[in-house]
Amino acid sequence: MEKKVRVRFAPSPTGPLHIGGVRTALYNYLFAKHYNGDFILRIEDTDQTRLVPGAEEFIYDSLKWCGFEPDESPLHGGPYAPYKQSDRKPIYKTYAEQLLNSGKAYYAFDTPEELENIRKNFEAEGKTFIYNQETRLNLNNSLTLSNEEVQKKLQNHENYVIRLKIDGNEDIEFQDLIRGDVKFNKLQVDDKVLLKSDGMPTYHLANVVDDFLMKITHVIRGEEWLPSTPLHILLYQALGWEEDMPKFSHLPLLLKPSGKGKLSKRDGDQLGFPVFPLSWKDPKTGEKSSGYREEGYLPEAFVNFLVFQGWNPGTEQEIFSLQELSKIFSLEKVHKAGAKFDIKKAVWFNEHYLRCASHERILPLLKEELKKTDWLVSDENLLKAFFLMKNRISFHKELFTKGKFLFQEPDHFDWNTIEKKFHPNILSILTKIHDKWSIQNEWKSEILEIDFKELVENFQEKLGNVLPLLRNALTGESSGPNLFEIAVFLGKFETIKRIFSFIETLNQKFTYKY
RNA sequence: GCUCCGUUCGUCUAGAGGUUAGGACCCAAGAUUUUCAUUCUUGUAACAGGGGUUCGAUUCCCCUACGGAGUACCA
Repeated sequence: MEKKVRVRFAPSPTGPLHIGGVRTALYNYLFAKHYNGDFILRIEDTDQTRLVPGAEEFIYDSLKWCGFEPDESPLHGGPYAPYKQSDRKPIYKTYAEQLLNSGKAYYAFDTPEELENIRKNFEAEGKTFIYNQETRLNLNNSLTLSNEEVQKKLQNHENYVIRLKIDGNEDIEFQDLIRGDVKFNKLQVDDKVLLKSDGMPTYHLANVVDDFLMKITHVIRGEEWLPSTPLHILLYQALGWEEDMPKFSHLPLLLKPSGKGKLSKRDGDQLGFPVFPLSWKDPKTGEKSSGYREEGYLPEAFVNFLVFQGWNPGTEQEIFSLQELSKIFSLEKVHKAGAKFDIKKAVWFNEHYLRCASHERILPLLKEELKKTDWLVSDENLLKAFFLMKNRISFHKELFTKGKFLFQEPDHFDWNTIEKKFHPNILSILTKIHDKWSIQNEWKSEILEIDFKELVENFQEKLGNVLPLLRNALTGESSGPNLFEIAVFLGKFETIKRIFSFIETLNQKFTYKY
């Protein structure tokens, strides 16, 4: 029987989860769901010095917003709990000792400063220092020290790390589900630190141990891990878990729009688009970064956009729900090369989802935005306003900026256009329409349109000369949604009021000229 | 430097020896629209370069160039 597919997303809470991480989570989620498998969230907080308060929360909130609920996580629990590596500390030590006892690992007492010095010296000679079978015999470790010396150091509580002992010069080959055959030579793999001097494991040990214990079948992670995969394989072998080794897949990176380097946290708002799913305030510096959610992206648009950065279905369909994606997602369709990030497509996706949004979908979001204003608008009117504006906005919150005139009298006019079109005749037409509409009891857009067109015809004016003025009266703009529908939305009282005050304004501005 | 990975329109990508190299975004033009937007139609635009292999290479191999990643007691 095939093993049940189990994948994990294993971020470390050293800062806000960024968009590349979200995509990794997305691909993991889709892969798991495609095979009816489990999607596990594991928090990799083994570097106690880099923990950032709030970062872990941020991960939960981000996944939730995107709609990738983990089957198991520190929050959800699960059969292999705990899911936070700092809570698993003793486990790693056991396995590190197992390796020590079987001669597959050794103690090393070199201090970070000593190693740094050696690295510098090597660099000065144009060489790279690697702590491996070629150099370790000149260093301070249990392979070079006598047993008594080692015991003494341990008893004195001298700082030590445990390193994996790698011997031989064979190639380590493996099948990457995205990249195909990949091989590295053992000589290039260094005797990596497994257990740090603070007793915490490094990523490599913790990762392998947890993936094994949590019965992970597929490791889907960023390309930055490709070079350390041979080390992980060696670790599986050293621990005797080769049979249960997961399959590896390395995702292409998300690159800066310039293509120079991977999209990083620092790019943030400098480039004019968010790199985080949610907004984030740095607890140390207080620096704020924008998020897709706060910018007004709908999560379904964000996810749909993101899935295409490095993957495609092989068909020409582009609009997919998360559920549809999980049906058709496959790792073979993941591109190998990094994708330069282009926000324009994301905006397009948002516009698309906005235009298709149902009342139920959009109303809560609109109400949330409405709270930021001091306008009182009924749900019904909010929706009416949205449907009036939705074809000309990219984000729902723009309803309250680009469609401001729907909720309050215009606070500005497009004088450029007004001055071009203005003519005393037009003032008369505006006055007439004001009078006519004042006694119009059937307040429907078709009727209002007929009223207006008749008047314009009587004056032998062109529609295009008068309409922009009337539009300015109602909206302060020279273009926008159907004007008569706007009038209906505003209601008779408000419409007439705005026309009246616009006539006053025009009178004040132009009387001296004529 | 060394190791590994990669390279199709400006961008995201389809393509898995024989295609007028397809789609989407962007941009431009036209139609519709009182305007703007939407929608529809059309257009511009790509196989990094050089060698092989082959009757035939975007597709397979090699080299070069370019790009990326890794090279920590960080993940």
